[in-house]
Amino acid sequence: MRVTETEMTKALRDWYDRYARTMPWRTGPAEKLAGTRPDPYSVWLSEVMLQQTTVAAVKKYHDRFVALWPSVADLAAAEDSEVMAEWAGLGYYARARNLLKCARAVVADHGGRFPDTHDALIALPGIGPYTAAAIAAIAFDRAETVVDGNVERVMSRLFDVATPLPAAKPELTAHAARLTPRDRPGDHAQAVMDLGATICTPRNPACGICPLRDPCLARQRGTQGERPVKAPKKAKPQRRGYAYVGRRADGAWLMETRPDKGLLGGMLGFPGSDWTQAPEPAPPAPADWREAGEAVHVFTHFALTLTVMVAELPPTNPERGHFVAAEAFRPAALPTLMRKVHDVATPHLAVERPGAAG
DNA sequence: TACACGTGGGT
DNA sequence: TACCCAAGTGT
Repeated sequence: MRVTETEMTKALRDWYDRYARTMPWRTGPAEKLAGTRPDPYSVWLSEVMLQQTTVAAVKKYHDRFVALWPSVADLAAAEDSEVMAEWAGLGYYARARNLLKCARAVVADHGGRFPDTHDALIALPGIGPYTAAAIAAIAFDRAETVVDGNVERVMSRLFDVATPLPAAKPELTAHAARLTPRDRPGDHAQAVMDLGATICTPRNPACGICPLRDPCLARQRGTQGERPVKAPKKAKPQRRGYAYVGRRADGAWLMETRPDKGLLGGMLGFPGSDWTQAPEPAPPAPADWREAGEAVHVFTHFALTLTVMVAELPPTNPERGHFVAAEAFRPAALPTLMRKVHDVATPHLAVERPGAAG
């Protein structure tokens, strides 16, 4: 018995109606029944945060952003540094810079309302093919085909596609497009992604309880563990460098706002070397610098070990960076690498906390 | 097309 | 432990 595309789509939708995950940016059953669409601002925020990022990590950040900035106009009016500080720890900081650009473009060019078409959405900063389709489908219920890593995996198994990614992408997109219904395309998009996240997982997929187990070609052929096929990864180079953590007698920290381009762009950090060959660089201020330890961190494409130098600094202006008052300094506003540097340095710094007795 | 771009959790 | 991976985008 052949299972048609329409039947696959229906099986998936029925499954989603029973097992859809609850998310802060999704509407609940009662709102859905009343025909309420999700807030495009909330959907956009979640989709940008979800780019290469787990749902568990995103929930906290999404809710915090919505609480601080309830509308796209509020976000557009925010200080860059505040938004970057709130994004700290989530990674891929270009997303935060583009988030602000996008918010300001929505206010300046679209009257503060998100456009509801794929073409208008993809023209905005930080919105690519996936996110444009996702917002159009989820927020505006347009019949767009959403293709993320989940969809690629589900399609590669459902149709047993042996072509390696990323070359297989057009083929997988075509399969996904044929399954996209005119009715409730937003729910369909989220259904495929939920299926990929909870049933059709990368390892040990739960084929026994999958709504698509009958038509799934990989399941029939036993190849589900080999799908999708991916290009081999490259080895990670090891890099080294230095970071300088200096404090003034009043507790102020010597910090540097990193340039917008490049790694950790736009984020607050400690001055240091570039992370290439790493001869010990000139310190950012003259002082009695001493070694406190090492901070180890692994990025997507290289591993980094920073030698952490510490010193108490004179009140004179530094050659690099600027002082951040102790009261304004929050380790949580730093990218994770810099928070590790901070944690290595702190026990070695003999600066009294402002206001501390003695 | 290929690479730069973060981070934390799972196995 | 070491590797894999997550609702990708920009260049």
